[in-house]
Amino acid sequence: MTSEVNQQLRFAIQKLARRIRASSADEELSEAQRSVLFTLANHGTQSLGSLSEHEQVTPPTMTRTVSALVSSGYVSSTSAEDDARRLEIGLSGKGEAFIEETRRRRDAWFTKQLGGLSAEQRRILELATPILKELAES
Amino acid sequence: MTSEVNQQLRFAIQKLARRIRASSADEELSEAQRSVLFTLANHGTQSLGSLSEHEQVTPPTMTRTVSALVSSGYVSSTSAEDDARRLEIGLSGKGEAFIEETRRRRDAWFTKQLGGLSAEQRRILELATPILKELAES
DNA sequence: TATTGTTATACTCTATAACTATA
DNA sequence: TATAGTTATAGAGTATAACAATA
Repeated sequence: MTSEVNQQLRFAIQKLARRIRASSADEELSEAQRSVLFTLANHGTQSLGSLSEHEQVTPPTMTRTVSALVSSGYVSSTSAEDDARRLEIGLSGKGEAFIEETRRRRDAWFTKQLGGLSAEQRRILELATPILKELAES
Repeated sequence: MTSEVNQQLRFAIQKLARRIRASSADEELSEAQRSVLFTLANHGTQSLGSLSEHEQVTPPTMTRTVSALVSSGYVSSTSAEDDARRLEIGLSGKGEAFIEETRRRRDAWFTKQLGGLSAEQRRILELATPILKELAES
């Protein structure tokens, strides 16, 4: 693969990712708050320390982010039964609804974009999908 | 294209974009500062107002971001000859070197990732590249 | 008067240090 | 003593309002 294609592929991926993100823009939650909701959706209920590691922020920062999400009703936070120091933080029904709505919007935007392609172009993207997945995960 | 492929392609693109970004991580400049440097590299010397529109921040914010970049030597800022109100903000040699270095790092990371693929997989990505570009720009 | 950019001020997000509660 | 999380405090980045300089 030529260096030219390498660059164009990179640029296209970066720009596309920005546009996907923008397609579900939302004034209600901060980026950090949204990110926590996605982490809870993808990795399940967990402690504050675990969340702060995953999000690569310090525990005090995660305390604030989670407090805001509890106040606005997107997550629940309860002490663990076996260890009163530990919090168990999970999505509430409102949090789950938010995740679904965000995914729905991104899906809708992306589907619309794909609709502008030919059948042949879509076929190539289907072939490329597992390869891009491999690149992203290796 | 099935909804399943749509989602997988979206996820792969978002994750890959995050990894490309992380591959050129840098402690020296803030995200806002880096973004301004890329805008100047891609769209050339321009006024502060033009920059603030492009970056979608307010002029006072851009004043601060640009001041920091001038202090650290990444950009130059001079009054326009035909209108003393307007600033002409452009990359300095150091700014250009930063852009080149960042691109080089991302390129190197991406090339390494591509190296793990088969010739057939790379061929498919070559075919997919202009299609992804079209998706990103339509 | 209108436009371009800056200064004053306040709010949000983040971190480090010191603390409380529990194990 | 060690661990999980919080509170106190400070620094960075951002916005709105008011301002200065130029057109």
